[in-house]
Amino acid sequence: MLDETADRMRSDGRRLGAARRQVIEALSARTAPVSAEELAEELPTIHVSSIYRSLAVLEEIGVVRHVHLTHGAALYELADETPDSQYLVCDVCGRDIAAPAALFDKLRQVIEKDYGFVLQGGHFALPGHCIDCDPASISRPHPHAR
Amino acid sequence: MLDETADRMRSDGRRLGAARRQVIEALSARTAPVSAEELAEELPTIHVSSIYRSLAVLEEIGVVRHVHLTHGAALYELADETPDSQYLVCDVCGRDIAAPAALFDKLRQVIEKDYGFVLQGGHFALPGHCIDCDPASISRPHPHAR
DNA sequence: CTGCTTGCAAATAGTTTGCACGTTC
DNA sequence: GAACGTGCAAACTATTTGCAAGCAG
Repeated sequence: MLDETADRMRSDGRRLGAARRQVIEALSARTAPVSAEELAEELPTIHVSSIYRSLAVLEEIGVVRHVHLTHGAALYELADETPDSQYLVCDVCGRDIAAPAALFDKLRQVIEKDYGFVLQGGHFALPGHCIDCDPASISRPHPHAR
Repeated sequence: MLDETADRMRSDGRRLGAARRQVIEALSARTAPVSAEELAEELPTIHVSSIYRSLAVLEEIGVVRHVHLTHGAALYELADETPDSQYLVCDVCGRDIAAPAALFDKLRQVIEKDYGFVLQGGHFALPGHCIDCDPASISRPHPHAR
């Protein structure tokens, strides 16, 4: 993973410095997406701006992708993790579910046919609530409403 | 519209100051959602922080809602406008389409049945691209990818 | 040893908050 | 006139950028 990526980058005129290497390693160890801030805490010798820059190039070459689960920070993960998933996030309890993108295939076809628009799902979580969570119990405007 | 809202607020222990009134009027005159910043430019005597505060209370009482079309500023509209629409935004040309939420009814049923999750669509635009727009032509990481 | 990478500080965008003053009811 | 609303300045969160020094190839 690290090695292939390293080669990819070199043949692209790029180098593999400490920040990029450690970011890849940290992401490899994760099962759930992480924010840049969390990565920075986990990698105290790497400056957060370098984390952002590393994530940016890794995303550019397709090794990393990011998703937005809430209004807060973007969350990053290796692109090969949870391939083609669409997150659902509960406004009430905050739980997130990674649903297979295939669920949306029919909808995509309809939208493509009726609107001439090709959905590119997965990037933003879809808000909603668990059946057992009472949406009326949202005290302050819930995170997704901000 | 203004009057009913005013009554709603008074019976709620709230008052109708200049900011709230002008924000409602400005939104009434719009057909498309606006950012707080744009409202502030349109209402030079109202401070942008008051615009945010006004929008917040109006949203709390259900008069206003906001959507996220891009990674940038949130956009606000009267809650009764474009009822139950789901925006689609093209990553390439930026065009947005307001699709009827009913399009998603089937998907909602499936997700509710299979995942015990009730979709609450419409709040975030769905990214994708127009059939005629070439997604490969996105030079920099497109706005929705940030 | 060339120039891509990184650290640091500062800038940015969008939004929120504390406080004192103004206005509504 | 008491309490809520508003203006202003400052804080804040998430992220980006300029610059000089560091390190990879």
